[in-house]
Formats: sequence, structure tokens, C-alpha cells
Amino acid sequence: MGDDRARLNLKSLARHLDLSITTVSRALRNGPEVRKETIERVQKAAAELGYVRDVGGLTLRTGLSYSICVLMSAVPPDDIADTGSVGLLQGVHEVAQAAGYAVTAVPLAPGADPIDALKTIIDGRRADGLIFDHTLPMDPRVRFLLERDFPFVTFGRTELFTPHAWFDIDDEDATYRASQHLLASGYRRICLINPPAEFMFSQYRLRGYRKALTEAGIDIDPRLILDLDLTARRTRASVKDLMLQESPPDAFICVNDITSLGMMTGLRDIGLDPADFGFCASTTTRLIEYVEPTPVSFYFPLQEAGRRLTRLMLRRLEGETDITHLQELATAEMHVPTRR
Amino acid sequence: MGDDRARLNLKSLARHLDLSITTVSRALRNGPEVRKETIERVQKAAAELGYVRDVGGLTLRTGLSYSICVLMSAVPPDDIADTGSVGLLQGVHEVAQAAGYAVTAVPLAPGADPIDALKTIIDGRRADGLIFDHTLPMDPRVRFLLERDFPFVTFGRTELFTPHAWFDIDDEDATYRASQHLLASGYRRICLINPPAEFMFSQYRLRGYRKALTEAGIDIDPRLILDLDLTARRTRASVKDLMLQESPPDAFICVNDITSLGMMTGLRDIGLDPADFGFCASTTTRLIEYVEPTPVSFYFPLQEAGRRLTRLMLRRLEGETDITHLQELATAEMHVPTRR
DNA sequence: TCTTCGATCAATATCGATTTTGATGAGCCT
DNA sequence: AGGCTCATCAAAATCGATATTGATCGAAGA
Repeated sequence: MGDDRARLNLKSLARHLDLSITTVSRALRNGPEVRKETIERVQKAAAELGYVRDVGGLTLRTGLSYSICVLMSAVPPDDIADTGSVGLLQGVHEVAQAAGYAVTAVPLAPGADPIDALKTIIDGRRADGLIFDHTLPMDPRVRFLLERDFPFVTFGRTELFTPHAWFDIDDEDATYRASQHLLASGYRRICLINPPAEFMFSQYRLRGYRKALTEAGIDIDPRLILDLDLTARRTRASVKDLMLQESPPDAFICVNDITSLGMMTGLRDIGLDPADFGFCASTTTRLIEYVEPTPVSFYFPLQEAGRRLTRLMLRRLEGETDITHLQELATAEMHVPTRR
Repeated sequence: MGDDRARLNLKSLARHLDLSITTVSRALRNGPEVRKETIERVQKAAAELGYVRDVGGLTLRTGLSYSICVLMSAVPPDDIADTGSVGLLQGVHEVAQAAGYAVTAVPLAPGADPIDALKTIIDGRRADGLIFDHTLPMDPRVRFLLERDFPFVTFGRTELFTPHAWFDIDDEDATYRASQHLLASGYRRICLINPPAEFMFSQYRLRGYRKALTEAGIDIDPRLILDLDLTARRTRASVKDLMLQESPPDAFICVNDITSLGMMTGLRDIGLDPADFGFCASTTTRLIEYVEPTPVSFYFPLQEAGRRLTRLMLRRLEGETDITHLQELATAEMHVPTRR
């Protein structure tokens, strides 16, 4: 192709088309002031020549970067804490791409201040909107963004008074159904393996568990509620510990794929067979389909979560002002493994 | 803090400090024309007021965005193909951050043209450098970037004549040692579960396997070499298939954590016990420590790969011109599971 | 005393896209 | 012919950071 020495920008594109910069700029954005045929001609030429608009220029002028940023939670080194985050990212990408937005992911270093990361993104004008997970009841990130009036959607709810956009999986429902399922199978000492108590979804999970047990007339034993970080290693150690104490559990409800693995390995470490225990897990990947025994799982794929989060984000960016329309709760699907 | 109505930019920062824009701009970059005390004063004020430089303005003027972009390979929906990519991202972030670079991750949609993605990033000036994996012998992305003279580091080698920066794990060595280990344990029909044959690392893995078998005087049976996509589902099905044919394998060498799971589940599907087979795997996470039986693994953490890739990238961006200094091969560490 | 140097200044240009302003011509209606 | 709309124009301003130029001013050196 004609590879001129000069960079391909609006100016050279306009010259090439024998149109004014104004018209080309408008035509590329389907401006109503431009004739349909001209729009077509301009867009065709732009595609053929491979014109890509310079984000620098665009951002500087408009303050928009046409990109959505996903904050990725930190992973402890040398342990597994996460699977499928790329799935989430891809779900985001899928929807964002179609709307002309690029996707950016910023990993957070463990222990780093998330607000600093937000500042860099917002003040540096690196993104038009933010998506992040693991919300806290009084999430400082949410507060900060509300104060700055910067568009965001959280994966998870908060307890803040000011409403904001969120998408969430109904964890209360999942642990409620999981508990009921285990109770119906005759288990009475059900261990809830939960994320750190400060996370919102930890509290919802506890609520569903309590509700089911209370309805069944069973006392809650606080020793059976483990608030752990979301790593396999920690879960493994804690489960081992728990099993060696008095009146150990006979069933487990795990918060995700990875803690499920950790729990099972913890049991095996002390000579116990996971198959002898009741076992339910919330999952966002199909990982547990590949381990033995396969638990009853409550599945909501991260990729779909990414899509939903992004649809909400796009509506927010397009100016939806009624925030309550940007809140969405999804129910996990129950998967019962087929006996082999 | 003093939240003026005006945005905090160089101009307002300069006014606040009673210095000229020129001096502030230089001071922020430790320019040699500025007194040490002034530099300190400027940087202190910038930190206090939370000044973040606008990427738009910077990019527009200098062409630099101070960000490094990682291309993330596509994940097939509703299957597991990947763990630990966030680890890689975090390794990249860790090193990049310290050098003042932001990190961006762009997921590729399955089936999308990667060159389009590259164009958007390069022509849109969205990043200063690119990192990506799963190289092909004549990788079109590498060719494209070489032609454009855009900085990049690949995770994996190529067979292109023009040298380029890469980091790679020595897969040939890993499969060679794995094969030797299995042979020494008496296994004779070793199945190599490989990624698609077009990937460079597939070829290296095959080479190590061939070498060990040939040295042991064992004929290569092409039916024992499976070139599969990197998903658990596909591996599971293919292993099942293979086991039902004549003279099935007695041992497996898996390309990663996920195909290991798929393989084991495939065996279980038809009533076989994975523990009865020889089993080695290359891994980039500790996932397989949590499954039974735990294979002998050849481990190189993705997070460390991310760090190394980024160090090479930074040296490239700082102007290292001798590309052969930007090529690095790492050896995976052998982990033998402790018997329980 | 004259020169040089170091640290700073103000003013201006530049990067690319968008936006505004006011103008121009062509075609249409009355 | 006069008025109007539509599609387009050229020119200039703007966003924020950097780079360049030539000037200033005090202190140090010859």
C-alpha cells in the first residue's frame, strides 16, 4: 500500500480524499451534517488505508479515550488464587469491542493502595470507565469514584447509601440452595468456606447458609465458618486443622474452584477421602468438572459476568442517569455431576 | 485538599509553585538543567497535590504513552484453557510499574485477526511496547512488528531470520528430562500431549521427547503424539479415544496444568486410575499440587516469566540495539511430589 | 571589570482530533 | 430574483506536555 513518509492522520486522510478535515472528522463519526455518500466514501478510504485515530489527540481534545479499564485483583506469588480472570476480561472485551471501546486491564500489586491506581487511571485520563470486583461494604474505591463522579461498575454490591452501578451473582441464593441440598442429603455439620469476612459476598454467603440451617432447626457452630483468603494453600491448611479438632464437619460449601481444590487436598493430606463428605461449591469456571469427586456446583461463568458488567458500563457511558437501572443480580445455575 | 475548580495540570502546578512551566516540566523528569532543591520541591508538591500527567498530552507531543501492552490469548468459551495469566500480567506489572510504565492487557477474541489488534495499538499510539505468547515459526505478528520497527518481546521463539527479543522456557529440555524420568521408571509407551503443532513450543517439546526416546533405543509411535488445542475438554476426549485403541500408552507427558487435568479425567471416564500411569507435566502454576495423583512437574512460574519479559522490554525501550542481548532461555525446575 | 555559567524565565511551536465560526456555492421553492 | 436549506469549506482555538529560542540575573572565575 502507499506507505507515505508522513503519518496517516486526519489531515493527510482529508488531503487524500480532497475533503476538509472538518468533514472527514465528522464523517468518521457519522455526523448528521455529512451526506451519506460522503460518509461511506470517507469510511471506506479510512478502512482501506488503515487509518486509526490517535488516542493522544482524541483524549487531549475530548477527554475520552474510548477504553474501559478492568482492575485485576492481586494474586499471591507462587500460589493459585484465581482461574478464569482472562475469561472475565474476554467477556468485557467482546462487548466493549463491538461498541468501539478498547479494553485495558491493570493488575494490582498485592498490598498496593488501590486508590493510587485509580488516580493514575483517572487523572492520567487512561480510561473512560472502570470495572472491578471484590467489593467491601464501605468500599473506599466506590466512595472515591462516586466523589469524583467517574463512571464505574462493580462486580459485587456495597452497603453505601449512594447508589451505584453493579452486577452481582446472588451468593446468598447459592449458599442457601447448597445448604439445603446438603441438609437434604443428611449432612448436619456443614462447613462454610468463605472469603475474608470483609468482602460483601462473604456476608451474602453467610446469610444464605444461616437461613437454610436456621430453617432446618440446626444451630450455627461458628467454628464451622472459615473466613479465609482465596488461596488453595490457606484453605488446605485450615481444613486440615479443622478436621483434627473436636466434632469436625461432615460437609463443605466452598466459595470457588480453587478453594475447593485446597479443601480436597487438605482432607487427603490427613488420610481422608473427599468422597466421604458432602460437597458443594460456587464456581465460575468448569475446573471442578475435572477433579474427583466432582461437587454439586453453582455455576455462573465469568465470561458472562464480563459481558453483563460491560453492558451496564456502556449504558452508563451513554448517559443513563437512573443508576437503579444499572444494577443487576444473576442467579448461579446448579450443576449436579452425573455419576460415572 | 485544595480542590480547585481547574484541573491540575502543568500550568496550574507551575503557578502554584511560582515557577515556569518549563522548569516544572523538566523538574518532574529530573532534568539536569534544574537545581536539586527545585526538583525536590516540585516533586514533593506534585506528589502532595496528586498531580498525574495527562497521557493524552504526553503521547501527542512525544509519541510515548509509558505503557506496555500484553496480548492475552483467546479462551474458548465455557471451557478452561488457562490458569495463571493474571500471574503473568502481575509479573509484568511489577517490573513495569517500578520503571514508570503502566500495563495494559488486550484480550484477543477467538478467531480475530491479531494484526488488526496490533494496528489499533500501534497506530492509535496506545502502547510503547508489546508482549505476547504462543509464537509460530513464521509468526505474522513478529513479521509485522519487525517491519514497523515497533518494540516487542515474545514469550517463545520463532524461526524468522531477523533476530528479535524473546524470552522462552526451555521446553525441549523439559520434555527430554520428563521422558528420561519416565523411561527410567520403566515406562515404554509414553504419550506426548502437545499443543497444536504449529506453535513453536510444540516443536521444541517434540524434539526433547524424540531425543530421549531415540537415545533409549525406543521407536517413536506417532499415534502417541497428540497435538491438541490447550483445553481440558479436548484433551479429555482425545485421551479417552487413545486408550480404547490398540496398544495404548502407559505414561503421559502433559504440556500444562490444564491438559493434565483433562488427561486424568479422560482416564477416569473409562474407569482407569491415573495413578497406574507414568505422569509428568510442564506447569506454570502450582495447580497440580492440588490434584491426585500429583505428577512430576517441570515448573516455571508465569509470574517470573512476566518479570523477565518486561526486563527485556525495558532494555529494548531504553535503546538496547544489540537484539541478541535480548534473548533469554530459562530452564524449568523439576518438582517431584513427596509421597504422602 | 569583563566574561562565563547555572538556573531560571516568557513566549512560541508542535503533536492530532474536535469544535466553532462565518463563508460559499448549489439547488430548490416561491 | 430573493430567500432558504444543505453540504461543504477554511481558519482558528483548544486540550496538556514538551521542546526550542533568546533573555535575564546573580554569582563565580579570569
